[in-house]
Amino acid sequence: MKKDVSTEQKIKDAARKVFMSKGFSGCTTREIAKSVGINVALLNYYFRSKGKLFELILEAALSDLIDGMVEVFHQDLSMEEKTRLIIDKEFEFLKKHPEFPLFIHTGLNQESDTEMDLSSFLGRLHITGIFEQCEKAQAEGKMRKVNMINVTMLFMSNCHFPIMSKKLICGIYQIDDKEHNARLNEHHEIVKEMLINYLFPNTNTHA
Amino acid sequence: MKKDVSTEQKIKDAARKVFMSKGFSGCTTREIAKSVGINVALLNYYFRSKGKLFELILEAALSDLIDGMVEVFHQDLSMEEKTRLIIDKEFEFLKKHPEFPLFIHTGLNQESDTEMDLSSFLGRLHITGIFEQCEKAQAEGKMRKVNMINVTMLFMSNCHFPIMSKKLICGIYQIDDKEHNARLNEHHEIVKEMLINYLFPNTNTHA
DNA sequence: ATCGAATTTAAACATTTGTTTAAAATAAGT
DNA sequence: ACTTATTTTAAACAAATGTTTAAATTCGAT
Repeated sequence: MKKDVSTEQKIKDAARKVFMSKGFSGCTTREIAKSVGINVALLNYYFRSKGKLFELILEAALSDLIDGMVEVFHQDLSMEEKTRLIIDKEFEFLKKHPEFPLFIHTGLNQESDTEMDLSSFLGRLHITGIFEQCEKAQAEGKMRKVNMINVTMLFMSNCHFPIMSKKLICGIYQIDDKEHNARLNEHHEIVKEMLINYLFPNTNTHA
Repeated sequence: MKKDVSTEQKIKDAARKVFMSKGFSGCTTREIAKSVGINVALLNYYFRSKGKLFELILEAALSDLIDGMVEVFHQDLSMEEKTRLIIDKEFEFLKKHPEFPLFIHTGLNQESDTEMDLSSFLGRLHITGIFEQCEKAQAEGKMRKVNMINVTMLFMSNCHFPIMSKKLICGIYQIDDKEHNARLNEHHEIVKEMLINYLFPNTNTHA
């Protein structure tokens, strides 16, 4: 009944790769099937349709995103330490998966019929206790009083955007991959210092 | 020879709207044609193909992006004042055109055959003298010594990303448009203060 | 070995899609 | 008015696309 790597999983892997690089409407079911080495009909045998398969991949990607944050939030660290760690982890992950951010946002915007339900993710964040920890740090004056949503915006903007804007930046400034990577590494350090200094203005014992 | 509003322009306007909301491969030529109220063949009569039309729209959008920056850079203001102004202008523009950032980045990534040439934009930035002004301010110790590309990353990340991540943020935190708008307005102020404090650490006479 | 269910394939289906062709309608120049 | 070029349309084309059907193959259980 089970192969060493199930066909179902092989399809998911291939679909993830293709969807990530070309988007939902930018690729065909045959393209995915060919990259697995199987027939098109098998896609619809395991998953019901292209759209259903896409939804699955997108949900998994979003889940990975939340997992990354939850993993850090669960640890026994201060807010400042968690902030540092999450920035580092995110840059490390995104350098390996640069198509990730753009895929998520275009994916969420192309959900034609049924809006995807993301409500389950909030619960997973809540049980880490990060919201209480944040409020506590703010009440104690250790952290600037900024809404958690705004903290998320700050952190995501500065981690995700530089990755997804590679073509734009390289195009405008006429730089190659190597130079862009150097700028990215510098951005990593800049963002860490800037965000820490902004969110934790008292304890800024810089690096 | 000329109508009150030329058909060519009407097609461009419609194409811009459709491409922006659905992306290149997410829409059809017939959809664009119908939204103008004309025949499909007329699209290829004025523009040679769907791809050529898309390239035109994308280039125009990029041009608008650069124009916005150039307009500020040309003014007789200090680096700090220009930074403030550019952040304000960008937020104002993006609130009116929220699909803009995502369109540009997905657009640049779907350029299948010929990579789009963006080299002309660099010249338009150079002639404003912004690079020299930046170097001067940095040499005088008025501005933190950060590469201009990194400055661009900082500014763009914090202006563009919050707009394009609306669905993700609203989905995860289960908030509606109104609350998201409130968070966006707060982000606007946060970013201005944070970036100014970081880039101009001495003169931070906060607002 | 045989039966039956699960897996995989080849082929076909009905639409859709980008593009082209050839003719019709409109406008301009003389 | 007549001729010519420009603009617009209806129709057609060939290729692509998501999905389905029915048959073939594989595989475990009896």
